[in-house]
Amino acid sequence: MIDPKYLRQSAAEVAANLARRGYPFDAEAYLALEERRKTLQIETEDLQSERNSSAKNIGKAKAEGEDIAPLLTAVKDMGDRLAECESALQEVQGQLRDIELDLPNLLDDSVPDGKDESDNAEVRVWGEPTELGFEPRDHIELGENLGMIDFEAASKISGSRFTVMSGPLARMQRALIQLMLDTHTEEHGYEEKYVPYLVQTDALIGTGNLPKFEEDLFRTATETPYYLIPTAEVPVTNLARDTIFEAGELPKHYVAHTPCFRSEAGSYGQDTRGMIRQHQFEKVELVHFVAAEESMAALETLTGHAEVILQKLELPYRVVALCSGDVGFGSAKTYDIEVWLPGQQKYREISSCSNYNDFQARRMKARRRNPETGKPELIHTLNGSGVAAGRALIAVMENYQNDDGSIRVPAALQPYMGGLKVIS
RNA sequence: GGAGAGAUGGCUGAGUGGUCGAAAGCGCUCCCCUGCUAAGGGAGUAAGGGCUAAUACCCCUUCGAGGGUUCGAAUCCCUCUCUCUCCGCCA
Repeated sequence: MIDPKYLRQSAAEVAANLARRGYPFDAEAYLALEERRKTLQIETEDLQSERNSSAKNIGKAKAEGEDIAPLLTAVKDMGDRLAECESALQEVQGQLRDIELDLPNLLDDSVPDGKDESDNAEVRVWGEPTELGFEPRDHIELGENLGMIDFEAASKISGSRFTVMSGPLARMQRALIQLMLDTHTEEHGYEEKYVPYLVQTDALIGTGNLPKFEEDLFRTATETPYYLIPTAEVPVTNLARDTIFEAGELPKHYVAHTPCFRSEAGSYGQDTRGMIRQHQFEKVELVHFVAAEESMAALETLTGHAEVILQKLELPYRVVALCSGDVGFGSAKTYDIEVWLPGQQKYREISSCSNYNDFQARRMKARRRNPETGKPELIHTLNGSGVAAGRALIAVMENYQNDDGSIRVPAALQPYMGGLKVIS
């Protein structure tokens, strides 16, 4: 959520910023509604104040044994007027809130302009696209030939966009997760979290997934709905909800491994083959809670932590800064890490690292006490995949494949696989 | 699933219709006192919102959540949620 105060004071600037995303913000309509809110709120609070003082007077008169009947008739119709004002105010505030919850975050100035993915700016490249010396197979062919990926079995059980993996390949995904968790906790100082995979509405409003993106989520049919998490970001970031961190408690660095569930509505026809885009996938997620002035530096740090995983796996990748048209709803700035996939001869997203600044914090009421002023202020939240395990598995398979269809186990993973060197 | 108890400020805990945003204690901050320490004395110490140039006044809201009764609700009524204890069940 954008600061409503800033919104009403600088609606034109907000509109200009959001226009970079291609988001049309009707500043005039908003300001008109805001003007109405102001009038109603002042009127309502005046009436409340009046009610409070007359109630107090009645109490006082009664205590002194005076006749309170005339006082009661004087305030008789006030209740109705107040109720009217209150409900009108509530209505307008609800409308404003609906608009505010729908607005994406303001973009950081450093975000490059652009329309879509093709305008993203390459920031750095690590390694070189793998030269195999033979015609590369993609992970589907590799997995099926090894008999360790079974899309048919998955579809029999659950339909499309699911995978069944077997034996050493299943183990390799687990090994990747272990490597990531161990690296982030032992080398990067993160605290590991185990969190719920089902969350309620408020948590998703806090991170910005609701109310706008309900169709992306799986929801249970229970009386109070639960949602399957689309990313660990949702439960982990919500750890900060309704809290005030004391001086010295920040920054917080959390890492969590969870499965992620996405309906992939609207992505029909994209990556339909293989396990690039699944309804269910495994991911290790990094989350930072920091003071406002530290978040831009934290974004660099967090991205670097994710990169270390690919470096350990010796997988070629590049980092791109998402352009204004491609940055996600709640993010002020995002780096994507893209890993080289020989099967596609392309870099593909394997991690997305974002600075949400105070966007989620405002929705969640996540604050810190500023040691200088003693006052609570909103923290900044960041998150990034460190990294997506399913896609990391694909990357290992395709980059470490041999001509005979076997797959070498990266050195960094061998300790997690009982010393296994080749999957065949 | 059954039975019972409870939810108040950073914490403990009082408060059953009126000057209660809330006693008291603890904690914390500042000041005084003491050669230092300990002890002691004094003052302060919730969050959100509105108005505003203002983090100054002033005003509003909030005692688990949502409704209701009332001129007035932490206090009375209804619904819900959560926590704890005991029993049952269970990985």
